[in-house]
This record gives sequence, C-alpha cells and structure tokens, in this order.
Amino acid sequence: MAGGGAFRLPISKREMVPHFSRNQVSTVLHQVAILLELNGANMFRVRSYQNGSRIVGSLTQDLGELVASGELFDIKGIGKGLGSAITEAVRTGVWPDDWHDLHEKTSPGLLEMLGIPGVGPKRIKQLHDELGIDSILDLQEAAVKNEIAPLSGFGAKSQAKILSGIDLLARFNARRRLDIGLRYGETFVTLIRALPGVIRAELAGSARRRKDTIGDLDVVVALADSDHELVTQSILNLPGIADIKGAGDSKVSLILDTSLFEDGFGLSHLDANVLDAIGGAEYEQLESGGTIDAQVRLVPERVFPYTLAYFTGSKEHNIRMRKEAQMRGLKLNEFGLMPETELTGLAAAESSLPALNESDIYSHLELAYVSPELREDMGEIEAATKNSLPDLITNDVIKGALHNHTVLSDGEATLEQLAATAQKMGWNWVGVADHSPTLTVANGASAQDLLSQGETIRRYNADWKEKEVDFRIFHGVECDILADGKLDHPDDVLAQLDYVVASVHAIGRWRSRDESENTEDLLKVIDHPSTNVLGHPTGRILQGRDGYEVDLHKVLEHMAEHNDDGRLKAVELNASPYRLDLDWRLCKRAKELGVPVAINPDAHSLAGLADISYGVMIGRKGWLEQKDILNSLGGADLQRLMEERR
DNA sequence: GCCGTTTTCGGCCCGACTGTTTTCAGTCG
Repeated sequence: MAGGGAFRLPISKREMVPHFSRNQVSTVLHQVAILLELNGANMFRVRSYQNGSRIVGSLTQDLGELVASGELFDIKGIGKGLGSAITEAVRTGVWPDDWHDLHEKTSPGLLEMLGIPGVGPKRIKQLHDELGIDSILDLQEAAVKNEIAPLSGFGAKSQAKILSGIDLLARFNARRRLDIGLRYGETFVTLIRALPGVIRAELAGSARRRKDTIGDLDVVVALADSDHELVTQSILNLPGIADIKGAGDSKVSLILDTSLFEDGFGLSHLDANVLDAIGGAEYEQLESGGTIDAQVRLVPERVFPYTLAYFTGSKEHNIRMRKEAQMRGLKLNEFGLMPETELTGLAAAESSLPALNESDIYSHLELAYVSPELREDMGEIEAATKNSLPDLITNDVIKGALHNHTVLSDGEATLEQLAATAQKMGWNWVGVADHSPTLTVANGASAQDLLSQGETIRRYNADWKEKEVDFRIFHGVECDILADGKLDHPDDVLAQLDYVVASVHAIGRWRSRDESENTEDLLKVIDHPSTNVLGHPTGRILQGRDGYEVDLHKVLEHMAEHNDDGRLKAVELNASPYRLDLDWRLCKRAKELGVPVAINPDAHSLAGLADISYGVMIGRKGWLEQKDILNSLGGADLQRLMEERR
C-alpha cells in the first residue's frame, strides 16, 4: 500500500448516531482481520472478519438504520459477535476493547512486513516471537547477520528470498493501474500466441476482470504434452523478461520490464493535477523503469477453459462456483468439473465433464455465462441462476461524451480538432466542458470567455446542420464546487449552457472534513437547478491519493429522487485510467437507482478521447447496459433530454 | 467468528509451489 503506516481505529468526528460510516466500519474490520492473523488467531475467525468487512463495505442500506432496527443481525455473515461490536461502535462511537488491544500490541512494522513476498502472518509472528523482529529494517539486519536461516522452518534460501523481497518492495509498490497492466498483458499474450506449439493463450486474472488496479498478470496457455519443453523454453526466450522467478511443470513465474515494448514506454499527456498527485516527473521515470510480475500456466487443451476460469477468478466468485458444484455432487477446480473421487489433480480430471469454453462450465452448473468483468460475487451468480444478467455495454454503443477540455482552459486541442477527432471515432456528438475561473492552475475560463465559446459552438452547429452533417457540439462547463457547496459561476451564466458538470477540485480541504459535511455539500450542489452531471465523484487518483470521504449511496439516492421528478442528474464515470471514478461497485448502485451514468474521458488532448474505452470497461464491470448511460443516446435525443429535463 | 433440511458442534474452497522436511507447513492465488 502506498504510504504504509500504522493502522488506527478511527475516532468519531460526529456527536450523534451513527458515529461511524459504512466505509469506516468496513476498513476497521479489514484491519482487525489482519491484526488477528499476525497474532496467530484461528484462520476461520480471521476469515469471518474479512467477510464482515466485505459485507459491510458493499451494503446499500444505511448502516445507522440497520443498527437501529437490529436488521444488521439478519445479514448473512454478520452474527452475534460482529453484529454486537458494530452496533456498539455505531451507537456510542466506542470500538470493542479487544480491538483496541490488538492495535496497541501490534507494531506497525509487522504490518509493513506483510508486503514482503514469501513472508506471511505465521512467519512474521515466528520472527517476532523468536528474534524480537519488529520492522522491515530489523528483519533486513537479521537476515544480513545470518540469523534467519537457522530458525526452524527457515533456511538459507528463505533468508535470501526475504532479502530480495525487501529489495523488491522498496523498489516498487505492489499494484499497477489497469491501463498499465493491460498494456503489458496484451503485448505479452500476443507474443505467446505466436509461439510454435501454443494452441490457445488468454490473459486471465484481475486484468481480464478489468479491476481498476492489477497486482500481477496471469496468462493461461493451452499446449500438447509433447510441446511442453519447447513452449516453456520459447516463453523464457521472449523479450521483456527481467527475471525468472520459477519454472515448474505447470507454471512459469516471470518479472517483465518495459523492454517488452518495441516502441518504448511513453506516457500520454496528463493534466497537471493528476501528474502532481501521482508524483510528477519522478513518476514517469518510475513507470518507464517499472516491472510487473507475470504467471504463465501451461495446461493441456482439454482443461484450458477450466484453468482460464479458475485463474480469472475472483477468489470470491470461484468459491461460489465450487459451492454450486458441490450442491450437485461435483467438484470444481482448475482442471475440471467432476464427481468426487480419490484421485487429485489432472488424474481426477480424466472424469471431468467436457468443456470447449467457459460457457460450457456455466451450463453444466445450470448458470448463464458470466462475463469476466462481473465475476466478483456481487450478485452475478444469483442473476446467472435466473438468467437475468445484464446485456453489457460495448465501445460500439458510444455516440459521444460530455466532459472534455479545449485550449480555452487546460486542454491541448481546439474545438475544431476535438470535433474532427470525435467524428473520426464515429461519434455523433461531443461535449465541451472547460474549467471554471477558481481553478487557476488549470487556466479556468472566465464567464465571458465561456459564453463566447458558446457562440462559436452555435456557429459550428448551424454550419453542420446546413450541410446536413449529423454531428453537434454540446456546450457545457466543468464548474468547480466551492467549499460551501456553491458553484463557481453565477446562475444566469450557467443557465445559458447546454449542461453543467459540477466537480470538486479543492481536494485537500474536502479530505480534511467529515464524511457527513462533504455529503451535505454535494447534496446542495445536486439541488442546484443547473447541475446535470456530478464529475469525478470522489476525486481519487488511483495509486496517487484517496478521494475525500463521502456517502455516495446517499448522494446517488438524492440524484435518483431528482430524476424521478423529471430533472437530469447524471453521475460521471470518469474514464481516465488514473481516476476510474465512479467506482465500479457504485456504477451498479447508480443503475439500480435509475441514475444515468455519463462515461467521460475528461480528455485534455485528442489522444485522451480514447480513454473512453477504460470507462466502458469499468462500466461493464459495474453492470451497465446501453439504457443506463447517456453516451448511447444520439445527439438529437440527448438534446431533447437536456431541454425537457432542465 | 459464522453457520445450520447433517442446527449448539464441527465444519469452514482448493491446489501448486517452495523450502523445509522425510510427510509437511507456509504462502500464494
């Protein structure tokens, strides 16, 4: 984790019930689980806390109400223990004593040690108990002095692995953004597919599930038994391999670096705000000198779909799938779906039901095919049972996007260039939303300049109409949300625009405040008659900084009420791979509530328009269908919607 | 700590790899 640091139990910033938010409780449960693990607690107890954290984190109901009504205890996975602890904390603002004790007796250094590859809670506990090791620095010193190897269960190799693991941890922070992961992953898989003896190869893991960040790459390769040696050797000879971590019978573990890319590893243009948050010029250097771990699984062709499904995950989805198999007297693993036998591994899979593709696996379990993006145990198994899975959006349904910048503020492109590129992409319209005056770092435009931009746009639109070109520019603004929940332009200026994207940019101030204060201010902004789109709703920069605390469930519910009343209040899914904000879990919530989602590339250059595809990926992950997004509307339909729902 | 058409105990998903052992524990996904 970036920054690392000690866990602490949050202190309530509120005088009244509920004293803690859903997010806070979820985070605390997650941390307690880790602390329990480090203190040698029963694994299943640890898992209960982890489950609890997940369950609370994905609640859609108000936690305060669940506690007040006692319905908290009805939720599967929340029993007497966790239920009482949460109830007490939410009601009184006081966490259980034993949770405090856990925090106090666990040195923060032990937590940091968890990040070292090959070092887990059991070993950390042993090192702590037997050598008094309290931090990564202690551990490094002990390893250098050869004190680790003699310990029972350790050895010279473990000691060396710990040292190199510490080195690796210092060099790079574990996860990478989706765009980076896909760039490595797709390039690597393309190279593997071209190797002689390779029958099929697919990217699996979190990259295939389109998570916003990715830990490492998983690739599954189908090959004939006789080609095993040939394919393994060919893979090891591919470009871009910085190190070989291991090569077993079924798996090759590698570290890839940027020499994988023939054309080098440049970064596209970023806006200053984002670049600053991720570390400026130092970041560019870090990224170009970066590496990513990759695991390649080599399997016979007939088990390929099972292995692909298994390593695509998620873990939670796989657990549900195995339970589905168990209910039918079958066992599911990475080799097949078969009756319970004494045999294990590939031998047992001889009796597996056949599968040519993943779809067959789901069919055997009487489930509809679940798209990889949805495999998170977020309701997809239930939907697959009822055959009610969403018909997910694709790049083809995108006809335009509302939030893009021009040279009027901090964009690189002119109106003309933006429109021309949008047309080339097959779009039917494009929205221009430059920054407002307060955001001086982004050259925010004055009301006068903004309105004069509108006149230019009207001339273009008239021109296209005259020439019977079915294309138009919508004129909007990315209006700053000021600290008191007011907008950064006078109402009469905003009223002259086609639409308004309202966004928070004073992140520092918003991050220093309580969740309820931020939420209240956002509700006020939504109530403003001119606000149509809530821009990057949390302000997070992936791998850069957390967003500000806000109860987006409440915000989305508020937006839903306005939509029911005939207004247009959409939530942005910012498609910049640095943001991907709205989070995919909340996309699903927006859809359920009937709040339209606006997928926006937030383009600051012509190339930036292409970021829309990351928004589509996350939108798919968030269960979005064509009817759920504004981008799928044609220009005329969108214009009508904006006019009707002012 | 949670759960229950096997309900107050005894389970809790499954397997590979590694390094340590000589049958297994820890870690990882």
